[in-house]
Amino acid sequence: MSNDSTHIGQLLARHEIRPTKIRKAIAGLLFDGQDKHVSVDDVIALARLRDIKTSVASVYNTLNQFAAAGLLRRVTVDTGRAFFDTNISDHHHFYFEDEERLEDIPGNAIEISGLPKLPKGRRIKSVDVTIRL
Amino acid sequence: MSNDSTHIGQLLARHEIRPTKIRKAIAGLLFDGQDKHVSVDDVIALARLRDIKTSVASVYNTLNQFAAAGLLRRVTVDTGRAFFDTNISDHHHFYFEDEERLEDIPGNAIEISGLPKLPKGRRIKSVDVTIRL
DNA sequence: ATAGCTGCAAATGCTTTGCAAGGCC
DNA sequence: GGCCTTGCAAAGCATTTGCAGCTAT
Repeated sequence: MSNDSTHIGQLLARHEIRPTKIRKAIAGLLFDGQDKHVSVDDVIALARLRDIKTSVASVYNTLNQFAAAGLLRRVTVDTGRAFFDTNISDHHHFYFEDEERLEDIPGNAIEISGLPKLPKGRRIKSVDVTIRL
Repeated sequence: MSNDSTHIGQLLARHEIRPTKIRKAIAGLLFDGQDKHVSVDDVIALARLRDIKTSVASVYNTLNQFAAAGLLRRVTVDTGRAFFDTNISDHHHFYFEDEERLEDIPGNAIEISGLPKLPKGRRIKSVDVTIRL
């Protein structure tokens, strides 16, 4: 059994991200065992709640790095703001337009069949399904 | 058989949009029988090619009105820029990330099954599938 | 005359970038 | 010491808004 900070350290190490203070702090906010969909502002607010001093730029830097490293998944539902999903397994989303909020679609409920032939020399990077409500 | 401008006039009328000069001009650019995925800049460029004098604000206004009226479908694949699809029938998209370009997935190739139960009191506004390449 | 439309410029919101100061091995 | 990181402020984009002048009825 490992405690939180060990767990976070290993997580960053596994993805070859240097475990700096801010990165560990933000990773600690995000990877607490609960799946989350956060915007940059959400992270700033969370950080403030826990008295983590940081800056807008650093939050952007960190989230972008985490996403590039595959630790977070960037979810695009709207121009204007980006969401980051702490659940990186293959799954899809409900998007509540009036609340500008994402929610995972439970389990592997959705099946997609009849994927078309791809244009030559292309391969699928991802299949994103968003159900707008 | 109706000529182009009649056709455009009827299209706007059917969607209860006042057929002003600019709106007819932009509708003429978009609804020429070819399905298109355009950004605001694309429309401005198209307009310039045909010597249609207009402004950024009017293009935004017009595209937003068309989308609100159901004449265009707004497609979100990326934060940063919006695309408008002239094909409003039920269909899905390939997104070529390196070219920032959309393409319709032919026919009704894709089938989605196992749609999950919706949260209480909600109904589906749309189901958007994007295959990123 | 009146109501609505257009287009300029300014404002807004999110995100990125430049860079100086600071922290860590 | 040297390299990476941090955070401030400024810059960068896409989009929206305020508003004065124009247009068409």
